[in-house]
Amino acid sequence: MRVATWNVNSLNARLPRVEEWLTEMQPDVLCLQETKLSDEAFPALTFAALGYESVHHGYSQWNGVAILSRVGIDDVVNGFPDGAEPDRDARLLWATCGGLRVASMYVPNGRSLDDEHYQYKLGWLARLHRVLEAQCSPDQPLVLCGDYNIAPGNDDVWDMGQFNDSTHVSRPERDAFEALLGWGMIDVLRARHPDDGLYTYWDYRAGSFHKRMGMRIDHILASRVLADRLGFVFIDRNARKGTKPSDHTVLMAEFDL
DNA sequence: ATGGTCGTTCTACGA
Repeated sequence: MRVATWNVNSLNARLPRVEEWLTEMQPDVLCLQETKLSDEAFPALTFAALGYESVHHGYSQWNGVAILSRVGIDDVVNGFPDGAEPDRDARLLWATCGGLRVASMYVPNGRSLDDEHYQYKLGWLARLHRVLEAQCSPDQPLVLCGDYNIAPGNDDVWDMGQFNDSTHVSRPERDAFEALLGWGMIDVLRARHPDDGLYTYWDYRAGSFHKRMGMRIDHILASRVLADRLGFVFIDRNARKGTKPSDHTVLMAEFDL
C-alpha cells in the first residue's frame, strides 16, 4: 500500500496538479491539507472519476483536510474524537483505508513564539497526543500524515542560523513531535534516509526551491507495528516544479499490507 | 539590496 501526503495550498488552485499527480503516481491513499474549501465545494466527483473515494473536512476558505483512497474509506471522524469542545479550525480527519487507520493533519503554524497561535499549536499537539494515549495503540496499523509545521531536527532546515527564536524549530514544538515518537510512532522518512537536505516545503519567495532553501515539515509517522512492513519512502520534488505548484511537495511511503 | 510569492479575497493578511 502506498500512502502519500500533500499540503496543496488551495485545492481550487491545485486541482489540475493533483489530478495529474494521482494519474501518474497511483497512490492507494492520498492525504491532503490546506484545501481551503468548505465540504460543499470539495470536488469529490473529480476524484471518483480517477477511481478514488474521498472524504473532506472543511468549514471555509481556510485550512481543510481530505483523504482520498482506492482501497476503501470507513469509520470517518472529523477532528479530535475526545468529546471535548470541537477544534476551532478544520485540521484533522481520520479514516480507515484498507485496514490502515489514517489521519490527515494540518497542525497550526504558530506564527511566532509570542503569538497566541503558538499556544494554540502546542495545545493542539498535546491534544493529539492525549487522543493517541486514550484511543489508539502503537500495535495497531496507524499513520499520522500531514503538515506538522515542525522541523524535528537541525538537518531539517537549510540553515539553522535563520531560525533563531522561530517557530517550527523551537524546543516545545520538537518536544511535542518527539512525544509522538516516544508513544510509538516512527518518522518513516528518517527511517529510510539519514541524509540532510531532504525537504518538503520551500517558500515561494526568493527562489528558495532552486537555492535548496527548504524545510522538512511534512511527515508520515507510522506506528511501530508497521516498522518491518515499511518499504520505500520518497519525497517527490517534481511536484514542486512546473506550473502553479504548491509551496509543499508530496511525501509518499510504501507499506507491505 | 536584508526583498523577492502566492493563496484567500478586494485590502491586507496568512503562510
